[in-house]
Amino acid sequence: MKTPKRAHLSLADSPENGPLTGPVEDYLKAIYALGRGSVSVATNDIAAKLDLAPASVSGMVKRLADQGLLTYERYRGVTLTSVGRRAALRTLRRHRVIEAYLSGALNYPWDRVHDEAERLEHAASDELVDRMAAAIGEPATDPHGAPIPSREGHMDETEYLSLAELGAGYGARVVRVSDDDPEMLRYLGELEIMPGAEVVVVSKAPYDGPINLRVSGTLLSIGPALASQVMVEPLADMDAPSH
Amino acid sequence: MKTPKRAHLSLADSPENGPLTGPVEDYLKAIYALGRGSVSVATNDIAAKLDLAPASVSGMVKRLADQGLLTYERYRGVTLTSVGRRAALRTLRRHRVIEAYLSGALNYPWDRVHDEAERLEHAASDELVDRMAAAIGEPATDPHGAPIPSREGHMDETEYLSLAELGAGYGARVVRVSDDDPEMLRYLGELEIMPGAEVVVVSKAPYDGPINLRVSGTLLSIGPALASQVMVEPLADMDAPSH
DNA sequence: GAATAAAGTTAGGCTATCCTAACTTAGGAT
DNA sequence: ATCCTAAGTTAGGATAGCCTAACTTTATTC
Repeated sequence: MKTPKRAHLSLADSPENGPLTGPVEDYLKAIYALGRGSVSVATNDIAAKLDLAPASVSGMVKRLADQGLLTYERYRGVTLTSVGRRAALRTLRRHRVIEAYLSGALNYPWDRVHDEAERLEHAASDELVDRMAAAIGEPATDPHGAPIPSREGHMDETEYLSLAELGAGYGARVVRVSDDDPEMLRYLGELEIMPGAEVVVVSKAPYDGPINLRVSGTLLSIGPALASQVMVEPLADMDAPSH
Repeated sequence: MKTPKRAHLSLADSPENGPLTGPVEDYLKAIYALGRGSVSVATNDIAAKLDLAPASVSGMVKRLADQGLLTYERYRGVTLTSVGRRAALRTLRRHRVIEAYLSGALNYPWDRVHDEAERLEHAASDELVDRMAAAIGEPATDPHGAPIPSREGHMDETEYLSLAELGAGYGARVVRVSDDDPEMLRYLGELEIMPGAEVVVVSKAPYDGPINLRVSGTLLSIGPALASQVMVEPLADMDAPSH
């Protein structure tokens, strides 16, 4: 009589205690984003991320702890349990699949998929999300380059360098850009700085000055604040400093 | 200085007072469905339709009246205002476009589109709904044959005969079936009784007995309860009684 | 036209989520 | 070690929806 072990447990069967509400999913998603899943997260940071009063967060995390979604120690922050992490990844998967679908199947511009997905992620069934993913060929990332968790709850957590950290003279491929500022996305789009693009850092002005880039043949210059929102993968030397 | 009159006012610009909540949209939709838009509707009927306690409805309709979405006279029922009607039609459009899209673009079986749409209709933006409609060629009806309100708020309100009312010997084309019972839809699907199908009433047993039909060559028999859920358009005599 | 059943309402409560204002704790600087 | 600030908490309150139980109105029936 061995304890039955599930071979594959899908993200879909997380909610033992009924489905989670929209706000709860938002909290878990925010906590996951802030703590990369296992680090302890400050309640004030959650409040800032969700644009709520800190007091509201104190109240909510208590309830989430009671539901077993996270552990909470007063004045010490919050950590997701494995149940909470699964729920967060499930929401993340929905969000990113929806973004990818809107972009890939319905021609949504990449600066508008985020807000739409933000609402749909709480309403779409697992079946719908799976059908969407299948319809666009099970993409590995969303339109901003963020990895889509698998149905089983795995997600590539590779950390990348930001464009701001890349040394002058180095070439890199853009893998991901931050997705929550439509204005910025539109600007990056104009500059053709998007996942897959190759960039070369031509030079960097000191004291947080502008960074000069070459993107698909064009020279342009961006500030370090923007550059830090662009994650890149350095290219094997092909364009490394020449002396 | 003439008062500016909007030539086309789209369903999209109804919510003057911010977007409506999910429950509010559900109430308006239910009231519209029960009152065909202008007739007075009993609060208990709303309660039954939404599966709520009658007392809850009394409370809610008061708030909806305050918001100008309907008029309410105690003990006398409720009537949508034009603002309320527009909001209801907007939700109806969303619901039916989503159903049509799920069926047409994502291969959803017709017995499962309703529940999914029921949740998505509150979360989808107008832009999304319009893109979905465009993607499947601006269909006039949802998968169950229900007419889709136009972006401007017009909807075909033709009333049809039900299959139960059709006399023996008459032929008809199915235009629409009731959409909220998945079980029933699956059964109707098996029988190939779906919008577009041609049926002939071969005979009807008296005292609410079974109705014998010919559908695409096959003979079958259904009860009057089921037949009353199938709306048809009689065909020009081609199969009328022969004597 | 009075009795009653059916329909509908009010009263009082509950939960989830949010807020502001006032208080407490933790942790670094003196 | 003490003090202060930033971080975080509790207290108290609001709103939207929902419920049950008890009451009132309308409409029907004799």
